[in-house]
Amino acid sequence: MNKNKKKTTIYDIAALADASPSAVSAVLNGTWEKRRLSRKLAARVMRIAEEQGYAVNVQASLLRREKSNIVGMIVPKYDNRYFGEIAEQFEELARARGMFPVVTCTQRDPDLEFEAARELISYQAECLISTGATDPDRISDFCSAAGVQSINLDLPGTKVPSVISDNRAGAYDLTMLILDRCLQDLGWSGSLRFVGGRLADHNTAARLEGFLAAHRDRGIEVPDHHVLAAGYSADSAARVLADFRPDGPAGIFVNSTISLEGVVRWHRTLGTRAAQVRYGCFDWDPFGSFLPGNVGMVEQDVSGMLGKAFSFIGHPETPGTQVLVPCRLHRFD
Amino acid sequence: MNKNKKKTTIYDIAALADASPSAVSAVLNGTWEKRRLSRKLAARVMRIAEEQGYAVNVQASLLRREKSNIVGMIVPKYDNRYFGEIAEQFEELARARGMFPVVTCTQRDPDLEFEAARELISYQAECLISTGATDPDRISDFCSAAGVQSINLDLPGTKVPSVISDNRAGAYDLTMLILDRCLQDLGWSGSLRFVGGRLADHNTAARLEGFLAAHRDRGIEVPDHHVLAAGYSADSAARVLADFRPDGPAGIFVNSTISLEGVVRWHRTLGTRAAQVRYGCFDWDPFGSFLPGNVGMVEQDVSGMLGKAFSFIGHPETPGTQVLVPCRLHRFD
DNA sequence: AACGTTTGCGCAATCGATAGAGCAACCTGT
DNA sequence: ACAGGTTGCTCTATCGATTGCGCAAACGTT
Repeated sequence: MNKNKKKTTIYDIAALADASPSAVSAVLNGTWEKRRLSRKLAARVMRIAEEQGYAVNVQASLLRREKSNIVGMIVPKYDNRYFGEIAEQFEELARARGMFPVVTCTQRDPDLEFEAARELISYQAECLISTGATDPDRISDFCSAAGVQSINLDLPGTKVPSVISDNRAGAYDLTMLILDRCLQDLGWSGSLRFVGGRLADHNTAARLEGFLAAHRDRGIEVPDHHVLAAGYSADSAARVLADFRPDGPAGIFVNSTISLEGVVRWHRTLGTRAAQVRYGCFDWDPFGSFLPGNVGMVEQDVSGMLGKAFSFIGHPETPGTQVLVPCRLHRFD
Repeated sequence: MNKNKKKTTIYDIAALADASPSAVSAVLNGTWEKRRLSRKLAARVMRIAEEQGYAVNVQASLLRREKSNIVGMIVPKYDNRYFGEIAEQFEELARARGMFPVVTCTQRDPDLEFEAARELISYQAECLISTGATDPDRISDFCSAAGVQSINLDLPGTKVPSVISDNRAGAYDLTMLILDRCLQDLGWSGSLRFVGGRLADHNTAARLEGFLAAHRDRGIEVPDHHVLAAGYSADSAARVLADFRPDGPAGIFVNSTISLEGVVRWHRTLGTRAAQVRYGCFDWDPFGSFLPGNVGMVEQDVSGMLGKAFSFIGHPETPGTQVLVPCRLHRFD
């Protein structure tokens, strides 16, 4: 209770319990029955450990052991529901499997991503899940050099298994929904605008594919200037729309909740013209359904993706495997 | 590059570099100049380490060292901006100070909180920041028994320093804003309703105090049935409002963004009567400003709080210290 | 040439927990 | 009473990195 400087070790407890350190170790890690220690000794040791506020030194324990049970995850940001949910569920799933989850946030900075991966490996993580990494292959290379399994989530790599949303299908469905609602609510049919993201990103590219395919299937041509993927930030979304003042019906496909902020900001500046605009967003936020003009959002299946990812742990798959997890479309109004 | 099973250790590198393990260790942890190793040896070792994809074994390193530089944090959830920002900034600040941040999410479960604290201590965390812990004192007790510093964030405890928002002042200001807007927009003055949270919680209690004080200063009496703190969830907020169908002006103080969801849901069911309702929310969300009827939100000063918390690290303060950090009021429209 | 100093590096103990191997004491059956 | 088995525990090497100490070679000085 009253140790002030050093922490209690099994040696301290051994002295107090009049037993050997190895006995204490066996009691405290639960192998004492296997090692045929008496229930009496075990009880005594456990009582003393409790009294002394003992906590095992994982450093020492892991050094000796073979398995660490640590699973690492890197996420870019905690600033939206999607990554927040990923982190939270990751921890839950890991614990449920008796593993120790360590999540670290890398601010979308490629170097920080790499450093974080190295740190997690230094901590003997047995598996590393890279979420939304800007350069997943660099991380997988390092992991495989260190003999650590790695898995990509949300963004695909080429070297290790990747679990990602079916962005194309989700975008296709969302585009169809917006087109439908434009027709239904506004009696109008025409090419939507695609706002937000970067075309170089895999996810944006896949979503644009779905967007274009839906238009094609409806026999609508998409003019080049309707693809406005100049970045993810709210500001850049607001900027690309700034001089678009529709004098008739219009529809917008928004590529992320961050961009959605910018779109809604723009939308509010339209005054009465706003009623002639319909939009939908790829990504989900609980406040989305309250935004006027928003006809639907695509929610990525976080549990589904993580479940898949966890199923890979300990079962190395063929390098390039790509698992697509379907999204869920929320329709509003 | 091609180790398949075991990880490279300083012994492997020592063999390859024709040097001793201690030399390799010194080179790789940067103390080689202090130990007067030649630049040539250092370069050779570093090259080989690079080639082999070496990553230090933190377990072994920390076991031998005195300081771990690990700072732990427990947060209840990642499901809103507030905790997400806390986690993110915590990591940033820790890294900026050369520490290794480990954040873990405890689902508002008191037992999980305690287990997580024990785990972090097992990992030799030098300091533990408990955010929004349901039972902070239990954690501080365990930490002090283990000789680990602990600090409370967001919710105060009695045993260790606590850094919390000035909930009372923030709520006072927000209440004043809503009252003002009711008068200004609706020409109405009267008692607002307080929706969401639990009165037993410190934060809710402090906010209710501010809420009541503002009414008192305006000479408005608050009837008991206007305090509707039946929980944080969106559903419970919607439920307590379900049979409130205002036939005149009304104002609502919402106690969290989670409750806000319920309030907005209710608000939309009002149809044309909705125009007669004004509300404001303690807590911030970027979509808040787009919600019709929302006159303002209180943003807690995450950087300020974390800055304070970090300033305590390594400088044990008088046990009960409570630091109040002012909030920022966002006004909409 | 003899001696002190600097340079460059290795030896070996150590951190705390774990696990294989081993050793007394006790029990059981004959 | 003694072989063979069981019970209950301890001894000791080990995991990988760190660090105080020490030692030999090279260098400088007079």
